[in-house]
Amino acid sequence: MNGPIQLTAKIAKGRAEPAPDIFGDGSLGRIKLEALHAFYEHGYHGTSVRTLAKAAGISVPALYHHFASKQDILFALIRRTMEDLISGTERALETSPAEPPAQLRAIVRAHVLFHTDRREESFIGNTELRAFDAEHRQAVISQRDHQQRLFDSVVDRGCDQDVFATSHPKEASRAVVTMCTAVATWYSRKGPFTPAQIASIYEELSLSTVGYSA
Amino acid sequence: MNGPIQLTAKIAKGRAEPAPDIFGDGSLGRIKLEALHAFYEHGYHGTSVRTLAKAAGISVPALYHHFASKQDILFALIRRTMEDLISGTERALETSPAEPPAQLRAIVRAHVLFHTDRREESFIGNTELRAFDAEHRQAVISQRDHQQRLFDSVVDRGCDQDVFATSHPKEASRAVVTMCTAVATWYSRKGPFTPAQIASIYEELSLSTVGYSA
Amino acid sequence: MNGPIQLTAKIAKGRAEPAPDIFGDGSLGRIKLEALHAFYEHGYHGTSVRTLAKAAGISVPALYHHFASKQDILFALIRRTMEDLISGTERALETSPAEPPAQLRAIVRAHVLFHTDRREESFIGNTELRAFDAEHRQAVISQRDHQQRLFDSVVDRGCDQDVFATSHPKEASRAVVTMCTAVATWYSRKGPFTPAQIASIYEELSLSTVGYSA
Amino acid sequence: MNGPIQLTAKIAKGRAEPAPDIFGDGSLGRIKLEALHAFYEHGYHGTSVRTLAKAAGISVPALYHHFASKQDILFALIRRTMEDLISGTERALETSPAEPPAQLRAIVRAHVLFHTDRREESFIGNTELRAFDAEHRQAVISQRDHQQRLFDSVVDRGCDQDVFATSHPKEASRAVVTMCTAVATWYSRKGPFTPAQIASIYEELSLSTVGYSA
DNA sequence: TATGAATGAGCCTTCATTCAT
DNA sequence: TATGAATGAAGGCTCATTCAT
Repeated sequence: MNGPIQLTAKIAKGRAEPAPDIFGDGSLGRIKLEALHAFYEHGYHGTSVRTLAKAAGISVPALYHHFASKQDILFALIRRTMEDLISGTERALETSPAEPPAQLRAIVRAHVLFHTDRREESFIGNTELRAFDAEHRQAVISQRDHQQRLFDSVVDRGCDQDVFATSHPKEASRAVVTMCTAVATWYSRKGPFTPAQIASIYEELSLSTVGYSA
Repeated sequence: MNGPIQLTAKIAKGRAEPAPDIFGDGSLGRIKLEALHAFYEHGYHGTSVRTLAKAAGISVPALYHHFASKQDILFALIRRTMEDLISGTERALETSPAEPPAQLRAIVRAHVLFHTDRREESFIGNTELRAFDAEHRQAVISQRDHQQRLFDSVVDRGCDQDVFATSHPKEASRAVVTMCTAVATWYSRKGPFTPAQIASIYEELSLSTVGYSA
Repeated sequence: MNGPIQLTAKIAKGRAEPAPDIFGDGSLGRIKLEALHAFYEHGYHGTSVRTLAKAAGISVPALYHHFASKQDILFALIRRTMEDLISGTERALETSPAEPPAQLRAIVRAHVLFHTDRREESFIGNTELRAFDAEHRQAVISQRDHQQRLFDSVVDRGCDQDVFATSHPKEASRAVVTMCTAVATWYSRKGPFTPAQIASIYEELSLSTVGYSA
Repeated sequence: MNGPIQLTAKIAKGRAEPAPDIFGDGSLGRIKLEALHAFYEHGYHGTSVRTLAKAAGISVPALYHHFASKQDILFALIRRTMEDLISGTERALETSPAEPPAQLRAIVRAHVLFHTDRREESFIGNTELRAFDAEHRQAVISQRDHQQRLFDSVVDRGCDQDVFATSHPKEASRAVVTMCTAVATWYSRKGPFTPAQIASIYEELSLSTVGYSA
């Protein structure tokens, strides 16, 4: 439904984003990594391109060699975040038992762990959408909707099968996603819970929210 | 515990904000109202003082006559929002039956209605905290914590009385607050639900989340 | 020769400067006094009218009630300073023996004591002339020339009478005035010399400079 | 004692001032040259960065590419002026006979010629110190003290050798420096004396001031 | 008389972006 | 490939001054 988003070219006026992934682990490149921290800390408009370049240890023109614009960096960052979130959720669905409660547990767990693991990205993805022009904003919203639908279909199936008792499946599903997403706003590595513990708690809370009685 | 926050003077260097409330309903003055829209639309750093002044129909120096700084406007806005949220929640507690389920329904309802009614303020309050210096940020966080504690105490009492079954009262309480707060991010006047309907739905969802079985 | 300078009206567009001398001792009014300190500390352009008003304990419009403009304050200040300097020098001439050495001692003493006593005014008078328009600048320069001529005539008479041996009376006279004026730039109440001691030293130095041998 | 002053880096945050010296004579670059004229004419606070940039024929950001701040321009200007004054004075000492009268003549001559040649710089150096923060002000004052000590030591030696008769060597030395410095405030290319003539006159005046009888 | 409120112009500085080298 | 240098536009804020009350 939401095929690969390919808007970069629109902004980039021809130059792709070839910044090699300098980490072996498949994570963000240096520029995006520093942009992530800076955007999280000071916001998109509160971060200057100079600051970004300095943080990444390169010159400003060098930065523009990798990204066509400041907005392009943000977009690459958020798009990738959403891609990872979605693919993680889909993988959770594929690798868990087919019963709705198990499936809900799986995607809640994935969702929560993603938001403790990558809380900065999550925060940016939810607050800096307005920095985009209409087209890019829509692209991200589509990804977000896609993620929501993954939850919706699980809750819907649970209701169809009468294992979830809520009378408002759509709203319950949204409530579940938002409460899990909000974990990113308060989670701290300092505790009192580990990500795994939080994930377990939210599995229970989510099942309660959709009206599942063990 | 959280006495009236009085930081304005700190920033304002003596000048209060005496702009007469031009609305009969006791709501925001013109400057804060326009600032609200602009901050919501483009973010704090994405909004210039010139833009703000123009939107409010005054000159830039006139704006500085009422507020000591751009940050001061944001602070006045958010502080007031939090004050209203808290006082609304407290009023809900006072005017509802003492049983935890009724109390939870009441504050969820108040919380949700506040966030449909004042979604822009809510959004700003959750995303622009980083624009503050440490002192002002802390002041807002204190208010937010206060609001959270109002929920916590209801949920705690419900658990003590064994009407709420959740094994994680603190987390359930937070989940309830965040799911209700998130309403501000998706609610639309265009439907499909009215604020009152949404409030009713969230009463149910919240009771489910804390493990209450009718 | 230099009659009373009456330029105020030019700037003042009709309003005179009626600020009553609130000190019994004939010194500066509050506004000019604070302006003196501020101009000395931060310069004319480095001092704002707001700052001035606040320092004087009045509102900005009240300040404009007493002075037609910021420049007017500076002018009133400097004009008066020069008037006092000149009248003090003239009084010194009148009350001292007619012989050139005694007369030179007298005016050097008066000049030095003035510049230790009123060092701030002196400094401003020598550095903020450029803040004036041509007319006011010329008015002050005329006063300064007048003061210089008082010295010139004493030195000239001393040379005519062969008690001063310098072959460059004009330059010697100027050197005397400037070295005495410069006292204002380094004199400190903390010592090591009292104003009276400095005056005595400069009497000797001045006599040396014009080639007087006891 | 006064090692090379190296404060620029403090202000400049890393950017040196590499603007090539566009004059063959090793003098000021374009920006500092125009700043010199403007500061002399209207004062530091009376000169805007825009004015400076326009006078130098560049854009405002280009100006900030060479100097970290407006204050930095002033500092670079004054520091260099003092360096040249000091080195000129030291060269005069080295290339003149060792006898105090000859040495005093040499440094007075150098000092006077410097102040006729570079009267604008001299004036600024004496009037705009208050535009600096404490650190930079102290740096300039140290240079000024150094220059004063060069004169002091000559006068002191003259007194020790009984060729200078003044009973106040320190004050005489200061008087000499200030009268020579003041030349910058009245010297005019239009005459009546050439710089060389003035220098000769001040050699005589200075020797008189310290009590030297040919 | 005195002042709260206002303003056009301007302040110093930084923005995102480009280009010659 | 990489960067020193540049720029038009804009940033937040303050200026000297005025006026209605």
